[in-house]
Amino acid sequence: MSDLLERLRGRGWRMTAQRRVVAEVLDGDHVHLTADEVHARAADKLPEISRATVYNTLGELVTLGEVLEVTTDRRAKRYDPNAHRPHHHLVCARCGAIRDVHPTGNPLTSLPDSERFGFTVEGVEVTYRGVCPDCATA
Amino acid sequence: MSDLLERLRGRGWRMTAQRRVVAEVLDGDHVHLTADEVHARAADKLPEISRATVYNTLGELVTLGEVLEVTTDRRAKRYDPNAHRPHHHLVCARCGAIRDVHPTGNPLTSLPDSERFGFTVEGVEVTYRGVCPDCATA
DNA sequence: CACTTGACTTAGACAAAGTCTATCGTAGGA
DNA sequence: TCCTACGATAGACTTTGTCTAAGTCAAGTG
Repeated sequence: MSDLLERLRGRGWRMTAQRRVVAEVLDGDHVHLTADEVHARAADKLPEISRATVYNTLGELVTLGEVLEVTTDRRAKRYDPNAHRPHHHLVCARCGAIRDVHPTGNPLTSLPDSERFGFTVEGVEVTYRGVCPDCATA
Repeated sequence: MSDLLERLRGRGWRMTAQRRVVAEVLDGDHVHLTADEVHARAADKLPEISRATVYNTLGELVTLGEVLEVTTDRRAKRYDPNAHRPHHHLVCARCGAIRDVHPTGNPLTSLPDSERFGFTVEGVEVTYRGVCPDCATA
């Protein structure tokens, strides 16, 4: 993750304790935290950090393409640091757990021109829904 | 849409003016209204209708499988009456316009067992993102 | 057709998630 | 070391949706 901090510095980011902490929280695979969860974890390390700063920093990371926003329901958006490896999501309908998955094929090619209605199609999100093993046995 | 009203009556729905109006508003292809838009249009025909009733009725229609919820961002959920014809969505990143689309192939079969992590996969949503013709020229 | 009853509706309070604003603080260059 | 513009802060505000208590009415019953 320190390479993330390096990249950000290279892009002219002013490095602050708050931004460093937010970036550290968003480290690892299969991380899909809400803004509030990011705030809570960041506050463990830096108690004075404000919600607005967390929202601002997450927004900047998304704009820079370092983090993806994931919206699986009308609850809070989640933030996925795994932005440089294309992937989709598998969501548990009961507990909301999220896994990164890598389907075969490219869904972009399965949308024929006749179904594009003149849109310039730039991306695609695929969300598989199901029940996770924990919820299935419970 | 009157067949929808018939189906609902057949399922034991008590028929009220409010429910009829909500069902009428959700008629047609490429209809993707937010709850507030449904409420506004319903209120044109029935001014006293309350927001809670619109939310309740939409929730019931979703539970009955007559209408789909579509979540494309952290803004309001949208309601899609085209529930009986499987389809996916093409969303304009600028203005938020939504079109129903029908890609080729079945994305469910492109998720190998090794990528299912023990989940029972029940469904899949595909959201294509791009820029619509109107926004491209503007 | 009038009565009854529980399902339905209502207004408005409440809650969750996110945005905005005015002010204060500080990273990093001179 | 000092300055200053960029960043952080608290908290008010907005949007979207849920809940509750009380009133209303659709439709079955006699």
